Amino acid sequence: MARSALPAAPPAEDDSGASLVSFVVDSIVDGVMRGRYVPGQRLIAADLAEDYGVSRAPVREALHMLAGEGVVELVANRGARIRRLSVAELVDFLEFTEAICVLGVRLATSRMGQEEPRAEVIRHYDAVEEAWARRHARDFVVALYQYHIALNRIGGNRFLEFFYERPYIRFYTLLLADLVPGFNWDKYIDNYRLIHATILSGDSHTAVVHFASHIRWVLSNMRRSEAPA
Amino acid sequence: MARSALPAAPPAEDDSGASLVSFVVDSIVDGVMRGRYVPGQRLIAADLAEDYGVSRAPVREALHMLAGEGVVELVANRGARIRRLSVAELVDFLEFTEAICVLGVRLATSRMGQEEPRAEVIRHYDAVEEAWARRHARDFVVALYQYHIALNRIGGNRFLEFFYERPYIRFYTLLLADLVPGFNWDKYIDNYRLIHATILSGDSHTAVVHFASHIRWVLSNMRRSEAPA
DNA sequence: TTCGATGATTTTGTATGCAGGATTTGTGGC
DNA sequence: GCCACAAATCCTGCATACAAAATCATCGAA
Repeated sequence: MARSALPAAPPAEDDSGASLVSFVVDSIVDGVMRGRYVPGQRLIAADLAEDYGVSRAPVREALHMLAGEGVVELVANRGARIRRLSVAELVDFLEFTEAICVLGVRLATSRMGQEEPRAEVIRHYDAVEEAWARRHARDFVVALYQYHIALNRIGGNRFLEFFYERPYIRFYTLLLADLVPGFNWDKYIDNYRLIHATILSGDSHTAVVHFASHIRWVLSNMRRSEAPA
Repeated sequence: MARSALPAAPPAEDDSGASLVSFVVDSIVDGVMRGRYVPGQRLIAADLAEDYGVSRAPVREALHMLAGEGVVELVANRGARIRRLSVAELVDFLEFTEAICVLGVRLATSRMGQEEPRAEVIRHYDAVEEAWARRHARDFVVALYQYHIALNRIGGNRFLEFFYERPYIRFYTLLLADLVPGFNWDKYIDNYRLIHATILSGDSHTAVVHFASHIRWVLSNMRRSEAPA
């Protein structure tokens, strides 16, 4: 599958109102998402400051914010690097998100009787299929992420929505995409077709069962691939 | 129930190795936990800097880290305040943590055959009963929090452990304690006695059912108390 | 009195300087 | 050639300076 890697956005001209810190945070997150910054990569404040045309102060504040988010790890007197996760940690993360997404799936499914939520879910799912048709791994994972975002928003639990949109969730989700090279993606999308259909049917219980079953299948594949690596 | 409110720790003398940023972060989190800083309270960088005997730079970095954690909210050109959550948001949060803790309960219960995990769970539960006996709301909630921390650690999912120890989880959990004044705490502890016994029995499924049932009871009480407020 | 304008004060946001701990580079011994 | 060690460099962490924005206080008019 293909992979995009564009340069980050320009240093911004006159977006007064937004602070430099948030600009730098967004830029770094964007860089991570685009693969410009990879896990374990060291982030040198002075370099970032020059790259983004700001001083080191807002860069340091941005790095601390991202450290709070869990995207960056800070070591005393050794600065910042993009957080690196082992396969084992990603397995744990996936097991964790299963619990989260199950809640989202359950809440959203119970609202499929209403017109607008239903249309929104369908719209987001179409984007998943579209990315799948293009065989673009990153876009596919991002579209699936957006699909779950939509489910969570529709579900109506604000904390769930807040949590799932945090950068480190996006980041870890993306890392999952780069994992398990020989993965059976055909079965993956088939699972989601079933899940999506069940969600639309409004049957919360079955939707959760299908979703949990899918995650368990992914987990078993990841655990298998863990041993050789 | 009683409530503690001690001043924060002294500005530290020679704890070289730990950065001032982490000192300030810990101090603020500690202040939140002790009730020195309350939700909505404005945090003025210069004041904090003076209080803790440091300059504004590490304070600002600490505030950004806490903003990333979700303990503090930053508004452009208006600085930082302790994040304030509505009852509705706390309801959502509790519904969310149910999903998380269910995972922890399930994983930990399946390890109750082993000696050390079992002893640790019992030890942490004893602390819960001890705080209950003292009728100290905050200590009680903190002990319950520590109990769940132990369950999560024993469960073996590192991400779950990592997540549940984040300051904002501690913070929101504490906010729950201040909620619902006329709460039926007797039923609350009774529920936990049952949950704890079931966890020790090693029956994952029943433990999860009891725990979920407890949370649903809490949620229904919170939702009821929501209307008048 | 109440409202709004205006200036003083506070506070934030950013840049910069510098000491000290890492890291790298260079050098000599084995 | 390879490792130990020392010097040079780099980088971080913290303090400080200053401009711009927000807040507050004062005052005058409706």
